[in-house]
Amino acid sequence: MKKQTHKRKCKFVVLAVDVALFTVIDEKLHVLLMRMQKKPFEGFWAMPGGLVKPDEEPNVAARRILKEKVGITTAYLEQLYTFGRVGRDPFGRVVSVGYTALLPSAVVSRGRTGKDGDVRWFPVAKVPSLAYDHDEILETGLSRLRAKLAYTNIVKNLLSKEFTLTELQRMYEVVLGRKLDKRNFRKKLFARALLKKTGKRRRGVSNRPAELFSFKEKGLSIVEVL
Amino acid sequence: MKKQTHKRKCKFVVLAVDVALFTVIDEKLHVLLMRMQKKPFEGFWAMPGGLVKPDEEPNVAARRILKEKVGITTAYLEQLYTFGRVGRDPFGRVVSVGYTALLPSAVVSRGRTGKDGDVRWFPVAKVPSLAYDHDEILETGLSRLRAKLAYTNIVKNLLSKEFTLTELQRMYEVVLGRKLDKRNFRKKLFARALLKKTGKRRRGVSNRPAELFSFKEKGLSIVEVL
DNA sequence: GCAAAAGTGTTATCGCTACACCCATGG
DNA sequence: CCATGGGTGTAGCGATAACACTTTTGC
Repeated sequence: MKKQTHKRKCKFVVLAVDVALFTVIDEKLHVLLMRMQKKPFEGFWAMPGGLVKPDEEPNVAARRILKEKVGITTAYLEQLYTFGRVGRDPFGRVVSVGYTALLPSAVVSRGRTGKDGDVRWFPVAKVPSLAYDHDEILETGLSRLRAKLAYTNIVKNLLSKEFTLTELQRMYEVVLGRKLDKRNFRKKLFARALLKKTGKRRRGVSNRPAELFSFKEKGLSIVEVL
Repeated sequence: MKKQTHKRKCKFVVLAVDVALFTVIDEKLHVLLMRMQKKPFEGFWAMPGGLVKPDEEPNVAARRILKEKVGITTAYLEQLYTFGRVGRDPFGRVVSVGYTALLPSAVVSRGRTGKDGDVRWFPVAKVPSLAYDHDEILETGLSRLRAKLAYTNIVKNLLSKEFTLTELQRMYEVVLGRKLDKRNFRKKLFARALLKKTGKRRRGVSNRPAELFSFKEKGLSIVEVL
Protein backbone atom coordinates (compact mmCIF):
# COMPACT_ATOMS: atom_id res chain seq x y z
CA MET A 1 0.00 0.00 0.00
CA LYS A 2 1.46 3.23 -0.94
CA LYS A 3 0.07 6.53 0.09
CA GLN A 4 1.90 8.57 -2.48
CA THR A 5 -1.00 10.08 -4.42
CA HIS A 6 0.05 11.88 -7.57
CA LYS A 7 -2.65 14.45 -7.97
CA ARG A 8 0.08 17.05 -7.35
CA LYS A 9 3.56 16.80 -8.80
CA CYS A 10 5.04 15.97 -5.44
CA LYS A 11 3.64 15.30 -2.02
CA PHE A 12 6.23 17.45 -0.34
CA VAL A 13 7.42 20.96 -0.27
CA VAL A 14 9.78 22.12 -2.99
CA LEU A 15 13.03 23.68 -1.85
CA ALA A 16 14.67 26.68 -3.46
CA VAL A 17 17.41 29.18 -2.72
CA ASP A 18 17.47 32.93 -3.24
CA VAL A 19 20.59 35.02 -3.04
CA ALA A 20 20.88 38.64 -1.98
CA LEU A 21 24.14 39.62 -3.66
CA PHE A 22 25.61 42.89 -2.40
CA THR A 23 28.47 45.06 -3.45
CA VAL A 24 29.50 48.67 -3.13
CA ILE A 25 29.61 50.82 -6.27
CA ASP A 26 30.31 54.55 -6.25
CA GLU A 27 30.20 54.62 -2.48
CA LYS A 28 26.69 53.19 -2.42
CA LEU A 29 25.54 49.74 -1.40
CA HIS A 30 24.02 47.87 -4.35
CA VAL A 31 22.08 44.64 -4.70
CA LEU A 32 21.88 42.52 -7.83
CA LEU A 33 18.43 41.99 -9.35
CA MET A 34 17.14 40.12 -12.40
CA ARG A 35 14.10 40.95 -14.45
CA MET A 36 11.49 38.18 -14.40
CA GLN A 37 10.20 36.78 -17.71
CA LYS A 38 7.23 34.72 -16.61
CA LYS A 39 3.78 35.72 -15.43
CA PRO A 40 2.57 36.72 -12.95
CA PHE A 41 5.82 38.52 -12.18
CA GLU A 42 6.67 39.47 -15.76
CA GLY A 43 8.60 42.71 -15.70
CA PHE A 44 9.19 42.60 -11.95
CA TRP A 45 12.66 42.41 -10.50
CA ALA A 46 13.82 39.61 -8.24
CA MET A 47 17.01 38.37 -6.69
CA PRO A 48 18.70 35.40 -8.36
CA GLY A 49 17.19 32.13 -7.18
CA GLY A 50 16.27 28.64 -8.25
CA LEU A 51 15.34 25.15 -7.16
CA VAL A 52 17.67 22.96 -5.15
CA LYS A 53 18.50 19.75 -7.00
CA PRO A 54 17.75 16.44 -5.28
CA ASP A 55 21.30 15.67 -4.30
CA GLU A 56 22.59 19.15 -3.92
CA GLU A 57 23.26 21.03 -0.71
CA PRO A 58 21.53 24.37 -0.42
CA ASN A 59 24.78 26.35 -0.24
CA VAL A 60 26.05 24.56 -3.32
CA ALA A 61 22.79 25.38 -5.06
CA ALA A 62 23.25 29.03 -4.16
CA ARG A 63 26.75 28.99 -5.66
CA ARG A 64 25.45 27.30 -8.80
CA ILE A 65 22.65 29.85 -9.21
CA LEU A 66 25.13 32.69 -8.93
CA LYS A 67 27.34 31.08 -11.54
CA GLU A 68 24.59 30.12 -13.99
CA LYS A 69 22.52 33.24 -13.76
CA VAL A 70 25.07 35.93 -13.11
CA GLY A 71 28.40 34.38 -14.06
CA ILE A 72 29.91 35.02 -10.65
CA THR A 73 31.98 32.34 -8.95
CA THR A 74 33.92 34.07 -6.23
CA ALA A 75 31.36 35.68 -3.93
CA TYR A 76 31.39 35.19 -0.19
CA LEU A 77 28.23 33.28 0.71
CA GLU A 78 26.37 32.92 3.97
CA GLN A 79 23.03 31.42 4.89
CA LEU A 80 20.54 34.04 5.98
CA TYR A 81 17.14 32.65 6.91
CA THR A 82 14.59 30.21 5.50
CA PHE A 83 11.43 31.76 4.14
CA GLY A 84 8.41 29.50 4.08
CA ARG A 85 5.26 31.59 4.03
CA VAL A 86 2.46 29.66 2.30
CA GLY A 87 1.66 31.61 -0.84
CA ARG A 88 5.06 33.26 -1.12
CA ASP A 89 5.35 31.65 -4.54
CA PRO A 90 2.28 31.56 -6.80
CA PHE A 91 3.77 28.70 -8.85
CA GLY A 92 3.53 26.22 -6.03
CA ARG A 93 4.57 25.33 -2.54
CA VAL A 94 8.14 26.52 -2.47
CA VAL A 95 10.20 27.13 0.64
CA SER A 96 13.34 29.14 0.04
CA VAL A 97 16.61 29.21 1.89
CA GLY A 98 17.83 32.79 1.63
CA TYR A 99 21.51 33.57 1.30
CA THR A 100 23.54 36.73 1.58
CA ALA A 101 26.46 37.08 -0.81
CA LEU A 102 29.14 39.75 -0.89
CA LEU A 103 31.44 40.82 -3.70
CA PRO A 104 34.35 43.29 -3.73
CA SER A 105 33.58 46.27 -5.92
CA ALA A 106 36.59 45.45 -8.07
CA VAL A 107 35.05 42.16 -9.21
CA VAL A 108 31.73 43.61 -10.27
CA SER A 109 32.70 44.48 -13.81
CA ARG A 110 33.73 40.89 -14.53
CA GLY A 111 30.21 39.52 -14.00
CA ARG A 112 27.68 39.03 -16.77
CA THR A 113 25.88 42.22 -15.87
CA GLY A 114 25.12 45.37 -17.79
CA LYS A 115 23.45 48.67 -17.29
CA ASP A 116 20.41 47.94 -19.43
CA GLY A 117 20.18 44.17 -19.46
CA ASP A 118 17.97 41.87 -17.49
CA VAL A 119 20.57 41.64 -14.75
CA ARG A 120 21.35 44.86 -12.99
CA TRP A 121 22.83 46.38 -9.86
CA PHE A 122 20.41 48.58 -7.91
CA PRO A 123 21.36 50.95 -5.11
CA VAL A 124 19.59 49.47 -2.10
CA ALA A 125 17.92 52.81 -1.49
CA LYS A 126 16.28 52.61 -4.93
CA VAL A 127 15.08 49.05 -5.12
CA PRO A 128 11.59 48.75 -6.59
CA SER A 129 8.93 46.43 -5.26
CA LEU A 130 10.18 42.91 -5.87
CA ALA A 131 8.67 39.59 -6.97
CA TYR A 132 7.76 36.85 -4.48
CA ASP A 133 8.71 37.78 -0.90
CA HIS A 134 12.04 39.15 -2.07
CA ASP A 135 11.39 42.50 -0.39
CA GLU A 136 11.40 40.67 2.90
CA ILE A 137 14.47 38.61 2.06
CA LEU A 138 16.36 41.71 1.01
CA GLU A 139 15.35 43.56 4.17
CA THR A 140 16.46 40.65 6.32
CA GLY A 141 19.75 40.40 4.47
CA LEU A 142 20.43 44.08 4.91
CA SER A 143 19.87 44.07 8.66
CA ARG A 144 22.04 41.03 9.08
CA LEU A 145 24.84 42.55 7.04
CA ARG A 146 24.71 45.75 9.05
CA ALA A 147 24.61 43.89 12.34
CA LYS A 148 27.56 41.69 11.41
CA LEU A 149 29.77 44.62 10.48
CA ALA A 150 30.01 45.49 14.15
CA TYR A 151 31.10 42.14 15.55
CA THR A 152 32.87 40.33 12.69
CA ASN A 153 35.41 41.06 9.99
CA ILE A 154 32.77 40.40 7.31
CA VAL A 155 33.57 43.73 5.66
CA LYS A 156 36.65 42.09 4.14
CA ASN A 157 34.40 40.41 1.60
CA LEU A 158 33.41 43.77 0.16
CA LEU A 159 37.01 44.89 -0.38
CA SER A 160 39.88 43.70 -2.51
CA LYS A 161 42.66 41.91 -0.65
CA GLU A 162 44.61 45.12 -0.15
CA PHE A 163 43.00 48.39 0.76
CA THR A 164 43.71 51.69 2.43
CA LEU A 165 42.33 52.58 5.83
CA THR A 166 40.15 55.23 4.27
CA GLU A 167 38.69 52.71 1.85
CA LEU A 168 37.93 50.41 4.76
CA GLN A 169 36.32 53.18 6.74
CA ARG A 170 34.29 54.29 3.71
CA MET A 171 32.97 50.72 3.41
CA TYR A 172 31.66 50.82 6.97
CA GLU A 173 30.13 54.22 6.43
CA VAL A 174 28.41 53.18 3.23
CA VAL A 175 26.86 50.05 4.66
CA LEU A 176 25.90 51.57 8.00
CA GLY A 177 24.78 54.84 6.51
CA ARG A 178 26.61 57.09 8.97
CA LYS A 179 29.96 58.81 9.30
CA LEU A 180 32.74 57.50 11.53
CA ASP A 181 35.58 59.40 13.16
CA LYS A 182 38.85 58.75 11.34
CA ARG A 183 41.15 58.72 14.35
CA ASN A 184 38.88 56.66 16.58
CA PHE A 185 38.24 54.20 13.78
CA ARG A 186 41.96 53.60 13.27
CA LYS A 187 42.64 53.46 16.97
CA LYS A 188 40.17 50.62 17.41
CA LEU A 189 41.37 48.67 14.41
CA PHE A 190 44.93 48.77 15.65
CA ALA A 191 43.87 47.93 19.20
CA ARG A 192 42.18 44.76 17.85
CA ALA A 193 45.22 44.03 15.68
CA LEU A 194 43.06 42.83 12.80
CA LEU A 195 45.17 44.22 9.99
CA LYS A 196 48.66 43.82 8.71
CA LYS A 197 50.70 46.22 6.65
CA THR A 198 51.58 45.13 3.15
CA GLY A 199 54.39 47.63 2.85
CA LYS A 200 52.86 48.87 -0.39
CA ARG A 201 51.19 52.17 -1.08
CA ARG A 202 48.36 53.35 -3.29
CA ARG A 203 50.22 55.22 -6.07
CA GLY A 204 49.04 57.42 -8.88
CA VAL A 205 46.79 59.70 -6.90
CA SER A 206 47.49 63.37 -6.71
CA ASN A 207 47.95 63.43 -2.96
CA ARG A 208 49.92 61.71 -0.30
CA PRO A 209 49.90 57.96 -1.09
CA ALA A 210 48.05 55.81 1.46
CA GLU A 211 49.46 52.66 3.01
CA LEU A 212 47.85 49.42 1.88
CA PHE A 213 46.65 46.92 4.48
CA SER A 214 45.12 43.47 4.44
CA PHE A 215 43.28 41.39 7.02
CA LYS A 216 45.33 38.98 9.08
CA GLU A 217 42.57 36.38 9.31
CA LYS A 218 41.75 34.47 6.14
CA GLY A 219 38.21 33.51 7.11
CA LEU A 220 35.36 35.12 8.99
CA SER A 221 36.17 35.79 12.60
CA ILE A 222 34.03 37.01 15.45
CA VAL A 223 35.64 40.15 16.80
CA GLU A 224 34.07 43.30 18.15
CA VAL A 225 35.09 45.80 15.50
CA LEU A 226 33.00 48.92 16.08
CA MET B 1 10.60 9.68 8.79
CA LYS B 2 10.02 8.45 5.23
CA LYS B 3 11.19 5.11 4.07
CA GLN B 4 14.00 4.55 1.66
CA THR B 5 11.59 3.30 -1.03
CA HIS B 6 10.29 6.79 -1.58
CA LYS B 7 13.71 8.23 -2.05
CA ARG B 8 13.51 8.62 -5.80
CA LYS B 9 9.75 8.96 -6.11
CA CYS B 10 9.92 12.67 -5.59
CA LYS B 11 11.98 14.80 -7.86
CA PHE B 12 12.80 17.29 -5.16
CA VAL B 13 14.23 17.55 -1.72
CA VAL B 14 12.08 16.67 1.28
CA LEU B 15 11.74 19.30 3.97
CA ALA B 16 11.70 18.64 7.69
CA VAL B 17 12.03 20.55 10.93
CA ASP B 18 13.96 19.69 14.08
CA VAL B 19 13.52 21.46 17.37
CA ALA B 20 16.12 22.01 20.08
CA LEU B 21 13.89 22.50 23.12
CA PHE B 22 15.70 23.95 26.14
CA THR B 23 14.76 24.54 29.72
CA VAL B 24 16.52 24.92 33.03
CA ILE B 25 16.05 22.23 35.66
CA ASP B 26 17.93 22.18 38.98
CA GLU B 27 20.06 25.09 37.89
CA LYS B 28 21.27 23.24 34.84
CA LEU B 29 20.42 23.81 31.18
CA HIS B 30 18.59 20.80 29.74
CA VAL B 31 17.57 19.79 26.24
CA LEU B 32 14.70 17.47 25.36
CA LEU B 33 15.56 14.28 23.48
CA MET B 34 13.56 11.33 22.18
CA ARG B 35 14.73 7.80 21.76
CA MET B 36 14.61 6.60 18.14
CA GLN B 37 12.74 3.38 17.31
CA LYS B 38 13.85 2.71 13.77
CA LYS B 39 17.11 1.51 12.30
CA PRO B 40 19.76 2.60 11.74
CA PHE B 41 19.35 4.97 14.70
CA GLU B 42 17.49 2.51 16.92
CA GLY B 43 18.34 3.31 20.51
CA PHE B 44 19.95 6.63 19.66
CA TRP B 45 18.58 9.87 20.99
CA ALA B 46 17.43 12.72 18.77
CA MET B 47 15.65 16.01 19.10
CA PRO B 48 11.97 16.07 18.16
CA GLY B 49 11.51 16.52 14.42
CA GLY B 50 9.34 15.57 11.48
CA LEU B 51 8.40 16.34 7.92
CA VAL B 52 6.80 19.59 6.89
CA LYS B 53 3.38 19.05 5.34
CA PRO B 54 2.77 20.38 1.83
CA ASP B 55 0.76 23.40 2.86
CA GLU B 56 2.32 24.01 6.22
CA GLU B 57 4.78 26.71 7.14
CA PRO B 58 7.96 25.46 8.75
CA ASN B 59 7.36 27.30 12.02
CA VAL B 60 3.85 25.84 12.20
CA ALA B 61 5.32 22.42 11.57
CA ALA B 62 7.74 22.95 14.44
CA ARG B 63 4.85 23.87 16.76
CA ARG B 64 2.90 20.81 15.61
CA ILE B 65 5.85 18.49 16.21
CA LEU B 66 6.27 19.83 19.72
CA LYS B 67 2.60 19.29 20.41
CA GLU B 68 2.30 15.83 18.84
CA LYS B 69 5.52 14.37 20.11
CA VAL B 70 6.00 16.07 23.43
CA GLY B 71 2.60 17.51 24.31
CA ILE B 72 3.96 21.03 24.66
CA THR B 73 2.05 23.95 23.20
CA THR B 74 3.43 27.05 24.85
CA ALA B 75 7.13 27.12 24.06
CA TYR B 76 8.85 30.18 22.62
CA LEU B 77 10.03 29.24 19.14
CA GLU B 78 12.66 30.74 16.90
CA GLN B 79 14.19 29.65 13.61
CA LEU B 80 17.83 28.68 14.00
CA TYR B 81 19.47 27.56 10.78
CA THR B 82 18.75 25.22 7.89
CA PHE B 83 20.79 22.05 7.75
CA GLY B 84 21.14 20.46 4.35
CA ARG B 85 24.23 18.30 4.27
CA VAL B 86 23.78 15.49 1.75
CA GLY B 87 23.74 12.29 3.76
CA ARG B 88 22.59 13.91 6.98
CA ASP B 89 19.58 11.58 6.84
CA PRO B 90 20.16 7.98 5.73
CA PHE B 91 16.46 7.60 4.88
CA GLY B 92 16.59 9.98 1.99
CA ARG B 93 17.33 13.47 0.85
CA VAL B 94 15.97 15.52 3.73
CA VAL B 95 16.82 19.14 4.44
CA SER B 96 15.86 20.29 7.91
CA VAL B 97 15.00 23.71 9.22
CA GLY B 98 16.31 23.77 12.78
CA TYR B 99 14.46 25.63 15.50
CA THR B 100 15.33 26.66 19.03
CA ALA B 101 12.55 26.48 21.59
CA LEU B 102 12.54 27.66 25.19
CA LEU B 103 10.34 26.67 28.09
CA PRO B 104 10.12 28.05 31.64
CA SER B 105 11.19 25.46 34.18
CA ALA B 106 7.76 25.67 35.79
CA VAL B 107 6.04 24.29 32.68
CA VAL B 108 8.29 21.29 32.29
CA SER B 109 6.32 18.95 34.55
CA ARG B 110 3.16 19.46 32.49
CA GLY B 111 4.67 17.99 29.31
CA ARG B 112 4.40 14.34 28.31
CA THR B 113 7.86 13.57 29.59
CA GLY B 114 9.17 11.22 32.22
CA LYS B 115 12.44 10.18 33.74
CA ASP B 116 12.59 6.78 32.11
CA GLY B 117 10.40 7.05 29.04
CA ASP B 118 11.36 7.59 25.45
CA VAL B 119 11.19 11.33 25.93
CA ARG B 120 13.64 12.77 28.39
CA TRP B 121 15.39 15.94 29.49
CA PHE B 122 19.19 15.74 29.32
CA PRO B 123 21.58 18.22 30.90
CA VAL B 124 23.35 19.73 27.92
CA ALA B 125 26.68 18.78 29.46
CA LYS B 126 25.65 15.11 29.39
CA VAL B 127 24.09 14.71 25.98
CA PRO B 128 25.16 11.49 24.26
CA SER B 129 26.05 11.26 20.60
CA LEU B 130 22.83 11.99 18.69
CA ALA B 131 21.12 10.65 15.58
CA TYR B 132 21.34 12.42 12.20
CA ASP B 133 23.27 15.69 12.44
CA HIS B 134 21.55 16.58 15.67
CA ASP B 135 24.84 17.10 17.47
CA GLU B 136 25.51 19.94 15.10
CA ILE B 137 22.01 21.38 15.40
CA LEU B 138 22.23 21.28 19.19
CA GLU B 139 25.63 22.94 19.18
CA THR B 140 24.38 25.68 16.87
CA GLY B 141 21.31 26.22 19.02
CA LEU B 142 23.38 26.50 22.16
CA SER B 143 25.71 29.14 20.76
CA ARG B 144 22.82 31.19 19.45
CA LEU B 145 21.02 31.03 22.77
CA ARG B 146 24.14 32.13 24.63
CA ALA B 147 24.82 34.92 22.20
CA LYS B 148 21.27 36.23 22.36
CA LEU B 149 21.28 36.43 26.14
CA ALA B 150 23.64 39.37 25.92
CA TYR B 151 21.71 41.56 23.51
CA THR B 152 18.03 40.60 23.87
CA ASN B 153 15.54 39.85 26.62
CA ILE B 154 15.25 36.25 25.40
CA VAL B 155 15.92 34.98 28.92
CA LYS B 156 12.29 35.81 29.76
CA ASN B 157 11.21 32.68 27.92
CA LEU B 158 13.06 30.51 30.41
CA LEU B 159 11.36 32.07 33.44
CA SER B 160 7.80 32.23 34.71
CA LYS B 161 6.11 35.61 34.34
CA GLU B 162 7.18 36.71 37.80
CA PHE B 163 10.61 36.03 39.20
CA THR B 164 13.11 37.32 41.72
CA LEU B 165 16.26 39.09 40.70
CA THR B 166 18.32 36.21 41.99
CA GLU B 167 16.34 33.76 39.87
CA LEU B 168 16.94 35.95 36.83
CA GLN B 169 20.64 36.19 37.56
CA ARG B 170 20.86 32.45 38.15
CA MET B 171 19.29 31.89 34.71
CA TYR B 172 22.03 33.94 33.06
CA GLU B 173 24.72 32.14 35.02
CA VAL B 174 23.34 28.72 34.16
CA VAL B 175 23.12 29.36 30.43
CA LEU B 176 26.40 31.24 30.15
CA GLY B 177 28.24 28.94 32.51
CA ARG B 178 29.86 31.69 34.59
CA LYS B 179 29.14 33.70 37.71
CA LEU B 180 27.94 37.29 37.60
CA ASP B 181 28.31 40.01 40.20
CA LYS B 182 25.04 40.59 42.03
CA ARG B 183 25.31 44.33 42.47
CA ASN B 184 26.57 45.06 38.98
CA PHE B 185 23.96 42.80 37.47
CA ARG B 186 21.13 44.66 39.21
CA LYS B 187 22.63 48.05 38.47
CA LYS B 188 22.58 47.33 34.73
CA LEU B 189 19.08 45.91 34.72
CA PHE B 190 17.74 48.99 36.45
CA ALA B 191 19.73 51.30 34.21
CA ARG B 192 18.08 49.65 31.16
CA ALA B 193 14.66 49.84 32.88
CA LEU B 194 13.66 46.42 31.54
CA LEU B 195 11.76 45.22 34.59
CA LYS B 196 8.79 46.32 36.58
CA LYS B 197 7.95 45.54 40.20
CA THR B 198 4.90 43.40 40.81
CA GLY B 199 4.60 44.48 44.43
CA LYS B 200 4.55 40.80 45.44
CA ARG B 201 7.16 38.81 47.27
CA ARG B 202 8.35 35.22 47.17
CA ARG B 203 6.93 33.82 50.47
CA GLY B 204 7.43 30.57 52.26
CA VAL B 205 11.21 30.50 52.27
CA SER B 206 13.12 30.48 55.48
CA ASN B 207 14.93 33.70 54.75
CA ARG B 208 14.18 37.24 53.78
CA PRO B 209 11.49 37.18 51.06
CA ALA B 210 12.59 38.51 47.67
CA GLU B 211 10.67 41.00 45.57
CA LEU B 212 9.02 39.62 42.42
CA PHE B 213 9.58 41.33 39.08
CA SER B 214 8.34 40.89 35.52
CA PHE B 215 9.54 42.13 32.13
CA LYS B 216 7.98 45.32 30.81
CA GLU B 217 8.15 44.20 27.17
CA LYS B 218 5.76 41.45 26.11
CA GLY B 219 7.75 40.24 23.10
CA LEU B 220 11.39 39.83 22.23
CA SER B 221 13.28 43.09 22.18
CA ILE B 222 16.80 43.93 21.17
CA VAL B 223 18.49 45.54 24.16
CA GLU B 224 22.04 45.28 25.35
CA VAL B 225 21.56 43.41 28.63
CA LEU B 226 24.97 42.22 29.76
C1' DG C 1 19.18 33.71 68.08
C1' DC C 2 20.62 31.45 64.13
C1' DA C 3 20.77 30.15 59.32
C1' DA C 4 19.95 31.71 54.78
C1' DA C 5 19.28 34.62 51.09
C1' DA C 6 17.98 39.73 50.05
C1' DG C 7 19.32 44.07 49.40
C1' DT C 8 22.43 48.08 48.86
C1' DG C 9 27.27 52.25 47.16
C1' DT C 10 31.77 53.61 46.30
C1' DT C 11 36.11 53.67 44.03
C1' DA C 12 39.54 52.76 40.39
C1' DT C 13 40.10 51.67 35.79
C1' DC C 14 39.12 51.32 31.03
C1' DG C 15 37.21 52.47 26.80
C1' DC C 16 34.84 55.75 24.08
C1' DT C 17 34.11 60.30 22.03
C1' DA C 18 35.25 64.65 20.42
C1' DC C 19 38.38 67.36 18.22
C1' DA C 20 42.67 70.09 14.58
C1' DC C 21 46.88 70.28 12.48
C1' DC C 22 50.97 68.91 9.65
C1' DC C 23 52.57 65.65 5.76
C1' DA C 24 53.44 63.64 1.16
C1' DT C 25 52.40 63.49 -3.38
C1' DG C 26 50.87 64.87 -8.46
C1' DG C 27 50.11 68.29 -11.44
C1' DC D 1 53.08 76.11 -4.81
C1' DC D 2 48.65 74.46 -4.51
C1' DA D 3 45.06 71.08 -3.97
C1' DT D 4 44.00 66.74 -2.08
C1' DG D 5 43.51 63.20 0.96
C1' DG D 6 46.89 60.74 4.57
C1' DG D 7 48.32 60.41 8.96
C1' DT D 8 48.62 61.37 14.05
C1' DG D 9 47.43 62.36 20.14
C1' DT D 10 45.03 63.95 24.10
C1' DA D 11 41.65 65.17 27.52
C1' DG D 12 37.08 64.53 29.55
C1' DC D 13 33.48 61.52 30.44
C1' DG D 14 30.66 57.60 31.02
C1' DA D 15 30.56 52.66 31.70
C1' DT D 16 32.41 48.73 33.88
C1' DA D 17 34.45 45.79 37.51
C1' DA D 18 35.76 44.80 42.05
C1' DC D 19 34.35 44.48 46.53
C1' DA D 20 31.46 43.51 52.14
C1' DC D 21 28.16 44.40 55.28
C1' DT D 22 23.31 44.99 57.10
C1' DT D 23 18.39 43.36 56.76
C1' DT D 24 14.51 40.30 56.89
C1' DT D 25 12.38 36.25 57.35
C1' DG D 26 11.34 31.01 59.08
C1' DC D 27 12.39 27.88 62.30
